[in-house]
Formats: sequence, structure tokens, C-alpha cells
Amino acid sequence: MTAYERIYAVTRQIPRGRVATYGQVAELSGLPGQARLVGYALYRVVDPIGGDIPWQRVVNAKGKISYATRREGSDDLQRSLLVAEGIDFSPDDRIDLKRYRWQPTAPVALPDGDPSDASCG
DNA sequence: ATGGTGACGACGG
DNA sequence: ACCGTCGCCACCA
Repeated sequence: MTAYERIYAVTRQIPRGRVATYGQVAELSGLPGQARLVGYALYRVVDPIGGDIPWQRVVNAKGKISYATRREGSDDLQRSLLVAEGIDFSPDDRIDLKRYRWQPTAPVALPDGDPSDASCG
């Protein structure tokens, strides 16, 4: 079980029309402070548009898409995919996190990580 | 095994 | 609100 797999597992939980920040995914993945690793992990899946990982739904803490030459256009694609999901971008190409940020009410279901919710009260 | 890198994030001026 | 800078540490060569 690598850190990547945990990151992917969490990313898969992000519902359509909603976004999460790198830091948020990192924390939910049990990797607080490892926002950069999330970006790196998602970089490794750039292809699977038909895959199970909605990598498009992860943006930076500023509510913006991280543009980078390395992405070879996947950054622009990300914007298109989000717009297609009904997410609105401000004229400054920013997403209102207050409105679209994913707010997981229940513990994220990790492959073999316990939700630590056994107490149930 | 060691060292550099990075789709980030928080802080200071 | 903006930009520059350091830190974080798993991944990759």
C-alpha cells in the first residue's frame, strides 16, 4: 500500500461537480502536509480520462488550476472537464471553494485504512 | 543507499 | 491582494 494508492482512493471519493484541494486530499489520505505528493501522484495518472480517478477535481488552495508545462495541456483539459461538471470559474479563473469544495461528512473509505470511527459515539 | 525535484502550502513585506 | 521564499518528504534516477 503506497501513498499513491491512498491518494487515489481519496480522490475517487470526490463527487461530481465538487472539488478538493491538494492539501485536503493529502490530509484525508493520512498524509498531512504532503500536498505536493498529491500533485505528483495525480501527475502520474494524467491519461485515464476514462479511468476511475477524477483527477480533474483536485485544485490548489487558491481555488485555481495549477498550470505547468509538464502537464502538456492536461491543465486546460482540467478546466474544461470542471466546467462540464457545472463548476463555475470566476473571471480570474478561480473556483469559489466556499461553494464547490467537497465537504466529506463521513470518513473517507480507504482500501484497508480504518475510518477510526469504530467508536461510533 | 543518497540527493534533487515538485499538478503545494503557509508566512512576511 | 500580490509576490518571493522556505519547508514538507515520497518518488525517481
